[in-house]
Amino acid sequence: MAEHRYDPQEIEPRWQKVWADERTWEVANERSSEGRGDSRRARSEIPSSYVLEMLPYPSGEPHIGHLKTYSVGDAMAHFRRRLGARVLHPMGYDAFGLPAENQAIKTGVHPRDSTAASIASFQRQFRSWGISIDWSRELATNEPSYYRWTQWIFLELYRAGLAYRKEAAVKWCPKDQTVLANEQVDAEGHCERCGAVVEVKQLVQWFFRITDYAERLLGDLDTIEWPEHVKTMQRNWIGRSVGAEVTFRCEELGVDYPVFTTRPDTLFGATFFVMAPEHPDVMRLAQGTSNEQAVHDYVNHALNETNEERGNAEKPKTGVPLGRTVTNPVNGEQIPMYVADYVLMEYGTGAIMAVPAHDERDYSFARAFQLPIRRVIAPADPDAKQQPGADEEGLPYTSDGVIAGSHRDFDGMNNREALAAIVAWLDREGKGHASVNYRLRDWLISRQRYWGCPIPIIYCESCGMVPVPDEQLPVELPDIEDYTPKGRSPLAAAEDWVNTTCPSCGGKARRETDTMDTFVDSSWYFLRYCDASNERAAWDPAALREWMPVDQYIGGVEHAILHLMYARFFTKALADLGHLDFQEPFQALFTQGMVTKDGSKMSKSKGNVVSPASIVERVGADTARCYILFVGPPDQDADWSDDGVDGVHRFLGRLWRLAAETAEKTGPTSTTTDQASHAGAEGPDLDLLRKTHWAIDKISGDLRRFAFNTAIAAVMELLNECSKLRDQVEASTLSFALSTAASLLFPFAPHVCSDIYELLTGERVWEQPWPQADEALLEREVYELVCQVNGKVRDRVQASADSDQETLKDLCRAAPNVRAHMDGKEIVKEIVVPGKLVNIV
RNA sequence: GCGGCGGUGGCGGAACGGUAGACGCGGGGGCCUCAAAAGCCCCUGUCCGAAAGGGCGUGUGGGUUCGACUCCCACCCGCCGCACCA
Repeated sequence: MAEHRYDPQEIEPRWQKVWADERTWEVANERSSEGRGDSRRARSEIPSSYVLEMLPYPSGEPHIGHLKTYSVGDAMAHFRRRLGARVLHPMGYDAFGLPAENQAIKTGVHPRDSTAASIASFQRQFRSWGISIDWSRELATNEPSYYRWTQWIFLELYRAGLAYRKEAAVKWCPKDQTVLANEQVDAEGHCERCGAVVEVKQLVQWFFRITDYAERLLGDLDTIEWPEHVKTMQRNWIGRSVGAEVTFRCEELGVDYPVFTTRPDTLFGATFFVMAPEHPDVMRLAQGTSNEQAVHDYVNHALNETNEERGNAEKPKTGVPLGRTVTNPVNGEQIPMYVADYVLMEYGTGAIMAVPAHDERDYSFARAFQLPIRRVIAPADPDAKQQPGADEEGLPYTSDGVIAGSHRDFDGMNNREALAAIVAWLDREGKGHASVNYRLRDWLISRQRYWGCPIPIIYCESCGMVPVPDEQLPVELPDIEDYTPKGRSPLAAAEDWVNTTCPSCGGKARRETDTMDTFVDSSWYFLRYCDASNERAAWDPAALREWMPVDQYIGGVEHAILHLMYARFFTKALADLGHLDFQEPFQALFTQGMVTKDGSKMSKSKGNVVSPASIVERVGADTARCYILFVGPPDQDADWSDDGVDGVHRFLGRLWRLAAETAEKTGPTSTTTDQASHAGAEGPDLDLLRKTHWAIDKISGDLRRFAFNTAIAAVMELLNECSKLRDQVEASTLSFALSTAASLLFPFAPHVCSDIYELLTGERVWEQPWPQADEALLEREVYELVCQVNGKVRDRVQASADSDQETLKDLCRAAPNVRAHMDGKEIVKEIVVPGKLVNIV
């Protein structure tokens, strides 16, 4: 017998060439066009399916996390194809962004060139991994043919009032010299990209009005199949609070100050009023009072604090009286006004009513400043145990209870009922109304950087702000020499580019020099894939109808808030503008876990980086892909182990060798004849057939629930059975079992499985429908009956599948070890689970 | 503090309320070989026992059930998100 050696270095490029030459994974948009597969079925009857992994950010070489994402996505894409769907599975690059630009500043290589080099590396590796990509739809967000439409979308939002410019206190990274979105600043006030401490600056910036969509972004989470923890993160981020807006009037200045509160039921307990240091009226209020200087100093101090210092809830409360009072609308009381940094300008109205008896923060402020504390809610159960941290009077008391000492209309009511009654009263009196508040802020998209999509706006001396007309798009990014940030966009130095004429009056004008946040680019790329080469429009609505929404989206949890929220916002906004007819971009989401090494994140500084290229070179892409899916559930973190990789490599080698040896005996045997030829099988042949159909059934179910690890384990079991019975079964039975194993493993190890399938059957596995389990072979006529006494397994006996319950009971009672444990005791009850067990009590 | 997820052998991990530990790694033993590599075969939760067999075992404590890793209640620990959000 010839020597058979599994050689992925020979097998993998050979099949990659077939797929590239034949453009196997391309799908046309027109359903009527000719294609592969079952020609007897009309194209229009074939369901379409859109499987998409988050597009990579091309920086350097792909890392192991990319290998995992695309291994997961490719398995899903292949499985859906084999189930008969036309699958759209495209690829692109999120090619604008800070890292390429920072690299350029360091090395002098133009971001365009370093990005292109990285893209080439990604392309090479994706091919070497054998990922089934429709390359005809490839895109990169830095190409003018793409960002022309990013600019068009910006202008659509602008025209709809969803993109606007305003001066704002913004987060500024002094190192990257750019403004950041709230989402790009971590809890301690560090820049997400470079770690520098972020500063606050007043600048005129572009925003997208995502807050208009807060309610829908929240509500529509119920319509999509996403992991619960991702939905939770989005809910937290949107941060919806229900309450009321109540107006407090400062009589001395004649100004109304609305506040947002979730506890209007405690209004009668308000004993003072606090404004955020950033509140625009703070200085005006203090003006002319004896506190003017103190307020001025305090505000300056507060504004210079870092978020870290200011955000610390443990810190003692500080503040300064404003020397003014406001009127509590429910009882006409004059209460003193303060400025204090525990009140945030970004949330609510930047001012609060303080109810120290029923709010922990107000309580500690009142204690520090000797302010009155007035209880207005009594515990419903006076014996209830006190809240931790409460004083001898049980304050602050933040739970529910009974209204007391408020007003005769409300006293004695449950506070939740009183809440509604008080809001209704405020509304009637014109002093307030029910209100909902969100934590979500508008999306700041301006970046004072070079390597991004230019904002298509022109500032004219006489016409003001003028959008660039659609026919002049794209506003191309000019070539510049120096991209070093200097506090303004590097584009501002490109005088020829900046100076232009007004599209409206033809007069002198200047271009907007900020670029857009890269998250804008990636908020609509999934739409562009549907019609990637359309030069006349961002997409043809018919193309979107065919594919959108994405049926299965795959990516890391790190994008749970930013990218996924922005893409949802774009989809809703574009739908409102009549460009889309669906509300959610990603019907189902799968978030894959991280790949770690020795339990910690891979990083260059730790020197524990496993490069996909070196693994592929050593053991082949099939092994690498199978291992990464076999090591554990793909939605969980997985630790990389070279020993584990070798184990999977041995498995693929055994599978391939046994197949090659078997093919030598049988020659290629078409699968279509198999079912019939195995009809009368018995003995070991029947056992192997049964195991094969068990594997089909098991793996089909596993793939539906993304349990790739157990699916691969089942193929291993099938191979073990093949090895065990290889000399006892007909060669044709073995051939059938092995070709089925290859067919089932194909979504994970496409090259070696194509090879095996061809050796054994002469056919192409990806053109075959997914195998169907034969129900008759899943049932055994004889099985091992588990015999329990008092719920403990005591014996096992052979039972036939058609035995009735009485027979099974008799069998169990007769089992030797059961008799030993019965020991003449009385039988109280017997439970029979046919096909499984008998339990004697 | 609020919310989400998780806790099973030496390790990664399997288990529609029905044989806990599939599959793989690691470990032990054997075959093949002059030897090695590769490959193949057997054993491998733990304790008692020569064996048959038995005791104990899924973070802790209760509960439901003939039967609980699985369901319910209370708690402990770990990871993730949010958090002076009024």
